[in-house]
Amino acid sequence: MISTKGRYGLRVMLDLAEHTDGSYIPLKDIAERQNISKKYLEIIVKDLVAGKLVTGASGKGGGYKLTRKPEEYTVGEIVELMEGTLSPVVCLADKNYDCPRKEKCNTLPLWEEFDELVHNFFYGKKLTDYLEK
Amino acid sequence: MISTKGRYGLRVMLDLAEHTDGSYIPLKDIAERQNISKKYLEIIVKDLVAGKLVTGASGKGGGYKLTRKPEEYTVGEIVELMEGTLSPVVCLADKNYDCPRKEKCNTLPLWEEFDELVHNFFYGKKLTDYLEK
DNA sequence: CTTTTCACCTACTAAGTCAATAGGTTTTTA
DNA sequence: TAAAAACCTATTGACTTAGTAGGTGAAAAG
Repeated sequence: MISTKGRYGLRVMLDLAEHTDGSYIPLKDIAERQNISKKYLEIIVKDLVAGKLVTGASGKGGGYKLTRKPEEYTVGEIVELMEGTLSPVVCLADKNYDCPRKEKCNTLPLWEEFDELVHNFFYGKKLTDYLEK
Repeated sequence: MISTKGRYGLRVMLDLAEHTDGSYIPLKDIAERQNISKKYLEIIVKDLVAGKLVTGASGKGGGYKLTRKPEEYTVGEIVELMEGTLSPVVCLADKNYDCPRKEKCNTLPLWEEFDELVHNFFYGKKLTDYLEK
């Protein structure tokens, strides 16, 4: 289940993409347009900055802007960053987890196939596919 | 993320399918074979009974058995029953939830398409596709 | 008719996650 | 030097997850 972080993160990116004019967009504006508390968005945007999807600028005239052109983002990288993983099960999400059943687990192929499906779906979608018409 | 309930539920169904000979299979046997606590499996199996995927019989010689032939189950119905829903977001999972953004939400089509993809994937898989070779 | 074997039932819990809120400090520009 | 913004740390209440504990009731075998 995609959490609010993933959904809000995507909406923030879309908002930035729709209002991209070279300048920095204050979080206050995004919060008002999207009807999400500015305080909560701070957490979201912090992750987006950490993942280098956006850059922030402090001080008057500051705010956030995309680090790349809008059409160069996939939905997958945004959602994966916000959710931590796109994997459906722990054994695939955590690279360090060494499942004792992995050799004889007959459901593993199911989760692997699903994992790939999900990954391909989201990485196949561009951010700009969901801009306001 | 698929929880242990979904994953264990599927393993229980597979175990029952592999040991189907008309008789009832005691939970103790399944718990030992699958290396899952019998106590926890009771919760899982309770849901499977409620969903009429298996039937239980008390007393000596009792246990659980599939209500249909193994090849008549899809992975989708099992996982959906155990997880409560297969939907990726609240606005699609809860039929009663009337999202105020639904008319103008530009990410809704994304979640709808993903929802359908997930549903079709799991309902397209038969339980018998994952039996022990 | 009593013992054994099993399902079935209610309750509890410790740890973790989710969705925020609160209250600051620092940075930058006008 | 004032305003506007990001940036930072901490806290919280509700909920979910992944179980455990301890019992009652049903059915069959001896």
